[in-house]
Amino acid sequence: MSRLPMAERRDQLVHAALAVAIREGIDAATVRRVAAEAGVSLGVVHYCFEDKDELLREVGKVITSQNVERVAFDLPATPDLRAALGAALGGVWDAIRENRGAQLLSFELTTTALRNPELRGVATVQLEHDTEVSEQVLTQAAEVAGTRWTVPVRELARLCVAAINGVALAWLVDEDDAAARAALASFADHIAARSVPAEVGSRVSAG
Amino acid sequence: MSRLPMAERRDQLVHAALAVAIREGIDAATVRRVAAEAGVSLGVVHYCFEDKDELLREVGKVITSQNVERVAFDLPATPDLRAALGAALGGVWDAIRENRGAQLLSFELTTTALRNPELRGVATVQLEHDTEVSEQVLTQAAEVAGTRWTVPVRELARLCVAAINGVALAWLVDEDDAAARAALASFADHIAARSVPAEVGSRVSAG
DNA sequence: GTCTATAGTTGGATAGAC
DNA sequence: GTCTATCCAACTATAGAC
Repeated sequence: MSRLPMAERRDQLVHAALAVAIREGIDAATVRRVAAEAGVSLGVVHYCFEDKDELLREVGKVITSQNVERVAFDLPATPDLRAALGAALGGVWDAIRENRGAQLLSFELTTTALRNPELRGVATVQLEHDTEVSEQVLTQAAEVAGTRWTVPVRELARLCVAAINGVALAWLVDEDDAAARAALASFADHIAARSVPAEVGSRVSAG
Repeated sequence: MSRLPMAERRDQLVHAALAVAIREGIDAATVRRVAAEAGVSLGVVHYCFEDKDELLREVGKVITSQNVERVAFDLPATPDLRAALGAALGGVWDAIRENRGAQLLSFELTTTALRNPELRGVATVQLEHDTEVSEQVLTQAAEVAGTRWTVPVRELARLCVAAINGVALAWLVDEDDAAARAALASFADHIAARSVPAEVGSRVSAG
């Protein structure tokens, strides 16, 4: 249609690819279907992207950043650490629940990336990003609650990511929302138990 | 080649499909590649299976039953529940570690099944099977340790499955074995904490 | 920058000889 | 039961007109 600058055209195509992939799976996101979704011809996609893998790499970036944005840092400023974690995980869960296709696509992208060297980075970046965000949330929650973690925050962040992914995968299969929430709440307890009240004074004041 | 009865031929083809899929991913397991792997011609596969989906359904069954067999119930007969769970998870983890391709294929099968109504059952059965086995192991461990679970075993089994899947997915991406083991050990603590000594007397003997 | 047309592969499925 | 030959659909990618 209209003549757009390359950057905008790429953005449009990436979002078209994302829409198709969320709706019908990553295998359905062919160059042809993406072109059709965006309302452009096949040649345009090949003009804007080196090849299909480059397009998928961009889709991976968008999915990853959306995962991060969804957490939205609406962490309640409560001194009750368990409540704060529960609320944070609840927020994450609501986002997953309302974006089933995106969550499934996220897993599809990971497995695809693990088989395709050209896409390997997509899986790595996604995991790293998720872990990083979890770490920030955990750190922030501890600060607000006046506690400190008894094991490295990084390890706890990994636990959170694994728990969320594991619960999400099961939920995609059995659609048991109540069980998913219960599982996340249980994991939240586990994480919260790895904290103790922070020493509010200086390090040498204990006695 | 030789003229095999249908059942054996099917078995041979399913295992050929499994080999290809483990090695190169589910998308590589085309009817043609499977036929080549088994050393038969294209027509034979179509003669033995209704269509590709039926072949993949059989692959799903085999993968699922292998997951179960791998646990092997080598649960140590120790009264230390935490140690028993740690050993069980350790065993599961060794199996996953030594079968990276199979673990990845397991996830690929799940996502594929979630997009394809013809394969939907593969995902359901796999999750159900895993949960069932976890439940049996947890029950058995509690018996040996002389404890009882304070929450429904079914819920704990779901936690185990989610934890294992989440940890396995992360490991497939970052290959950090030590972190994976640490995460599983942490989750084992969490599960073990959901137990209390069983009342050895009758139900009415409590004071 | 966008389009049509087409080359070149690959895949699922079937027909029919043996 | 097994094979070869073939059909047809869909895909990635490119060439070249506009």
